[in-house]
Amino acid sequence: MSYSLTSSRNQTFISTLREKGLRPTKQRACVYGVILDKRDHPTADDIYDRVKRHLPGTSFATVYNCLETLVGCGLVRQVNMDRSPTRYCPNLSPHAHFRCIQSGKIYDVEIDNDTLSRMQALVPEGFEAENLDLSFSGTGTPPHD
Amino acid sequence: MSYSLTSSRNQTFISTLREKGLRPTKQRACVYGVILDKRDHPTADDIYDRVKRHLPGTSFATVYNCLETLVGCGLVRQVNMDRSPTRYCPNLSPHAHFRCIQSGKIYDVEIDNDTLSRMQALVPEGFEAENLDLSFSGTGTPPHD
DNA sequence: TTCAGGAATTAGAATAATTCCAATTTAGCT
DNA sequence: AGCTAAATTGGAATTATTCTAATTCCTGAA
Repeated sequence: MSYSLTSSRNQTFISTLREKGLRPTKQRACVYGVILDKRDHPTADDIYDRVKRHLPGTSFATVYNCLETLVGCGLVRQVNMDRSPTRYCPNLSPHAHFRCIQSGKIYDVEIDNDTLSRMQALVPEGFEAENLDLSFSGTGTPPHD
Repeated sequence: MSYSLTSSRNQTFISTLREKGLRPTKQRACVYGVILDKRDHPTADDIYDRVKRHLPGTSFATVYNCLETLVGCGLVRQVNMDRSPTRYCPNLSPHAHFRCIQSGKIYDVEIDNDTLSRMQALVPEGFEAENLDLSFSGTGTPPHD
């Protein structure tokens, strides 16, 4: 019983891949789906476990391949904090990450446009930034936890 | 012929370690020294090579141990960008990093106090950030290169 | 100054995340 | 249906880093 994306997700998924001349395979759809379903910054390992429940034959290599493809298309974002395993995030708006040292959990932190443009302005003359990453680590839990 | 720190560096080095009840060994001094001598964001590997020239018997484990100690004391900073090997930086002032995708070089980018406090203000209620990391990647070379 | 005991270092094995590889399967076109 | 390039697969390989157990080195007390 293979994974199905909701039709709106499926539209985005298919058209984004097609634009780049890539094939919307069931493995890619599934990887994309499990990240969107549970917006919890999973690792490749977590994603592998979830994907296996839908497509048992899936290999680790495929999960990594799919993730690379999805990141390349801009459908998901990569989150690297220190040396810990890469995590994946479906929130595409400009945001920072906060990692709780105690629980290991990662939270999205909104960045307002003003602060964002100030940060971008730090980049010196002659450099062109394609990417900006802001992350915090410390302690704390949100009220709704 | 073991490595010698200049006397001002040596003072900082010895007193910082002593404050934490740690021993200022020749390996630690050497690791600290080679990072300060060539402020180029070396990896543990680079540092290992340089340290070996002064103290040929040094092992990899020692380099890692020393780096951990120095980072723990606040004498050097760790720089992690994406999944690439950890780099070490003797610049202790608040600053961001820019990595050139083409050359792989890392440059320090100053952060003014105003922008710094704005970034800190992003951290939501209930969270306490101990660390802030800002990094950019893209293309460009500074004029003096 | 010597000696005990903890701290630091060492070589090499182990681990963890990720990437590579060569063989097979699949999707999309004709 | 059949062709071809793209995607997937399992397993081996790689890379950075950490662990381990044995040895060596400081440092402070006697």
